[in-house]
Amino acid sequence: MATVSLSLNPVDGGLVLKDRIYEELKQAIVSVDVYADAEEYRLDERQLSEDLGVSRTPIREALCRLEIDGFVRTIPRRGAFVARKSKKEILEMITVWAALESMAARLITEQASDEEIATLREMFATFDESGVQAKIDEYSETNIRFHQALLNLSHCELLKKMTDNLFLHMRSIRMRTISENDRADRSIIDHMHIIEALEARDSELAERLTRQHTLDLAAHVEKNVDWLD
Amino acid sequence: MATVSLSLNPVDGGLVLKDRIYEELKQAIVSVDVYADAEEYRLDERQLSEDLGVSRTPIREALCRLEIDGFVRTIPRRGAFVARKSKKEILEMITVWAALESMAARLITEQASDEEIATLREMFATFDESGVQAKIDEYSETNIRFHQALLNLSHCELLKKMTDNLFLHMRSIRMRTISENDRADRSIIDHMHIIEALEARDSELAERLTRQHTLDLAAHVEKNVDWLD
DNA sequence: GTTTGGTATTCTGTATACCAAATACCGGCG
DNA sequence: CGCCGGTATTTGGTATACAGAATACCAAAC
Repeated sequence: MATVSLSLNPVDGGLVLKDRIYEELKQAIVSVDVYADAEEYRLDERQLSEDLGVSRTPIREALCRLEIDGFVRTIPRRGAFVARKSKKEILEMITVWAALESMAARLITEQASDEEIATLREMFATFDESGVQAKIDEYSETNIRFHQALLNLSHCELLKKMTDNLFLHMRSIRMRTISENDRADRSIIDHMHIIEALEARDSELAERLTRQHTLDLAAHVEKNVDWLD
Repeated sequence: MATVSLSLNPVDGGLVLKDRIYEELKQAIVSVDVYADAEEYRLDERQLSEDLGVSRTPIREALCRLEIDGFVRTIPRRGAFVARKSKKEILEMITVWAALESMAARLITEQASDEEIATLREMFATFDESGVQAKIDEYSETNIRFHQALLNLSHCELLKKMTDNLFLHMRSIRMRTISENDRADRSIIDHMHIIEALEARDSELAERLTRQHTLDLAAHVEKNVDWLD
């Protein structure tokens, strides 16, 4: 009898307790608007272990990882707190993001297929006709997905991994910036130009446009965001 | 009596056990040439805790961090091993490095002082006259320091932090690539052109040269390195 | 009333104990 | 002689216990 391969996926899922806790905590952290009120969000190990029904050890390992990712800040002998980014740190994150995403754009012009690039254009199909302001919420999501799609199409796992965290950090910022003024209109125009450069396989142009688009956001934050610190 | 301010700095130092173990292990890991022999370097928690004279808990936290940084790979229920990078992963690291360093070059043209840029030129003073091949070992160190100096002068903490780990990962690779052929000569010429672009405050050029210089390394690795996998 | 010193409590950091899973070894059976 | 199954040992994952440090609170003295 031939051995049937049932293509079973491991029941484990590769996700051990600490990883699940990490995801859970990360989700919880990005959900709170740390900039809303001045109070510090403290993460009590005992409290967390009680709430999640596990011991402190996996909590500590998850917190350790969250600290490296920049979501929490731990002070020795004091505890862990939800990290509150300074304006400078935010600007640096956007700068790094610009660097990584512009490289992604370059890689796309060199490696991605025409079909893959075409999917980018489809994302904005619903916004082509009508104005963007009408469905600003919907656009905000599409906007984020567009940038993530760029990283995905780069076929570079490391680029994707390094930007994933940056995106999470930026979510709370984007929520407050995109819908401010006419930035959405500008944004969609920029995106279209980027897509055109990608389709034309113009590495230099795609890279420059992508970088500039994100650096524009940095400049906007630099000038207009004052609800930090 | 007026209270005298003695301007004391905190005694803590911030380094707790897990951090020291992390540094210790990282140092040990980058010191071994994982690509030399085929055997897997296993990191036994109990062994380490015994050797270092501490319990398993801080060991685990250090290993957790090392895994995130990519120096260690842990397989659930199997153990922790020194990570052996695939060729693809190395190429991705170089790509990301190129993205980050080219952004650093851009930032330098915009923000660094003339004095700071001048320090870059001084680094290569000893190599100007004589050929580079003669002191290839010395140059290899200078080469690394040059790239680190670029990141430092960018005045962007995040860029610096993200490249620090990449540099460590690349050390073993560079050891085997720089001294191969006439790459050192090419390298120093590239560096000089980069410095000239920085001095001229030519953002686009400095960025492009820096990116290309590192992408050239990627191409070289792609073509010539076969001692991986 | 304010400040200072001491004590108590709380919580992190570290160590240890326990459990479950995976591998290795060994013996029996085909 | 080889394969299969079971048991034992190893080892990582998890939980708990203990100690030291930091803060908070209270009391006493100025």
